Amino acid sequence: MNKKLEQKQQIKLAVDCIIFGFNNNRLELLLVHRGFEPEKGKWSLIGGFVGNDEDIDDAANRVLYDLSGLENIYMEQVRTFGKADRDSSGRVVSTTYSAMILKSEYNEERVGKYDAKWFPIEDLPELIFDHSEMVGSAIRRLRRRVRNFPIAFNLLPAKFTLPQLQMLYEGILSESLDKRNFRRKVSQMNYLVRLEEKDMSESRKGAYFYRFDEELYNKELNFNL
Amino acid sequence: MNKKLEQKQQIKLAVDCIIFGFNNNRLELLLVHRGFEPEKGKWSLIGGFVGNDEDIDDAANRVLYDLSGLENIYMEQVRTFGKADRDSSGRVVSTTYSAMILKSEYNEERVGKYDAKWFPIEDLPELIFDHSEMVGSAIRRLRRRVRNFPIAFNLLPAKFTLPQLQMLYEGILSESLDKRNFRRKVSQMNYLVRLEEKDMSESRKGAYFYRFDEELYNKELNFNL
DNA sequence: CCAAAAGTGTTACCAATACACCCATGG
DNA sequence: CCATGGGTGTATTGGTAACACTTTTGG
Repeated sequence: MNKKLEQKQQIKLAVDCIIFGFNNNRLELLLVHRGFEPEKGKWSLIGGFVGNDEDIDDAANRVLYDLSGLENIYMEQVRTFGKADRDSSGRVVSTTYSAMILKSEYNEERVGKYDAKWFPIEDLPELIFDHSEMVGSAIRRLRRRVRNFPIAFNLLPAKFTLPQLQMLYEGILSESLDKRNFRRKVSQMNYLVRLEEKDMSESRKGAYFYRFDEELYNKELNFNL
Repeated sequence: MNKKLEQKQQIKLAVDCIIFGFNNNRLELLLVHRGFEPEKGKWSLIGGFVGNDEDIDDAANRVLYDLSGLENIYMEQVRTFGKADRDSSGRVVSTTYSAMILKSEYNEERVGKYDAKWFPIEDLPELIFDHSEMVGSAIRRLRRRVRNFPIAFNLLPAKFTLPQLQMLYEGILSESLDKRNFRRKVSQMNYLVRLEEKDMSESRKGAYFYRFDEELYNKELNFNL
């Protein structure tokens, strides 16, 4: 690594969060309305600058907490965007994180303050800067990873039904899946535990609730849907 | 994004390059010997700070060029390391890039100036800071991607033989592959074109040279080994 | 003629796909 | 009793993995 900089480096480092939610049986993103120039009036990812003594992962968690009031949310780094002219307000390099939250659990009041709104991923508004590209990377990454890692459960409550889970996967992958094949795979995962209780709210017959057992999963570390 | 910083942000942004090569039938990394404190005497990835008006991708290419004299080298961003205490000399966030180069083509003189040396990935020296973790991510990423994208050809000369290609894959994946299964897959890829010429240097019988035809590949965009 | 590496096909198994009917219940 | 969504099994196909001998030629 070069010891000396020719001139003092003047680059600001930010994080931006791509926040996924599964609402009304659709995969959605939480975006904030930008109330200041440049690009005032457009929508954007929620972001913030990294503190001097703050891990960048912590910065992403803080930004998410400020917006939603939620802590200990599952987040993954996606990638870093660093074109010199990506932000028209100055030189800012931004590392993106994707997060998955439950609409039912966040703090409506905080979200309201930020003028934030959910948008289905199929129907996003115009975003500032390179945020559309960021969203694209995050969605592609999610689609890749969701088949091999049990991360999608972060978008469902602790107890969920198989019809719900299937709709979630269909929403994420944006394709329809065969019910019987889907359920066969699920039934091979011993860490997806069927409860005695049924969800009677969606049908007359009722659908069994399941839960994801992390302990059991950690013994196999093997997931495929 | 927050408009104002509570106090001026004092974070330096760097790039570090994980440079892969395939030498002596082994997958190797090019590392530089650190001649200054802290961590003097250990080995490290080659890195450098990002210029104020420089895309981070360009910074990675510049750093690689400074070391090797090579331009237009295939590079991919891996991920960004941003723990507050990762670099004991101050707050530095580093984005890592992986590159693949041919030992035969680089500029020995430049490399010598940097006190750089190749190490087989199975036998790396102690690295400074979190560079071992960076190397780990880059190798895992390479192993994942090499099966689905034709990127390994960057580690071979334009003309290569199938025994060479197979040894490369075995070196990258660190497992041995079945020759006939490997060759069946290769023969399904029409963009791997067999030349008339044979390489007589490795055997009496001689092995046909092949080349990777990028144009043809771009029509299929489908790769699997 | 032999050592050393290059080249070649078939079978067995597992995973993914396609597909249609019965079940339970509230109204 | 019927409309609605929940739940179940089988046959086919395609891809992956395992496996051993023949070919070429310089020395």
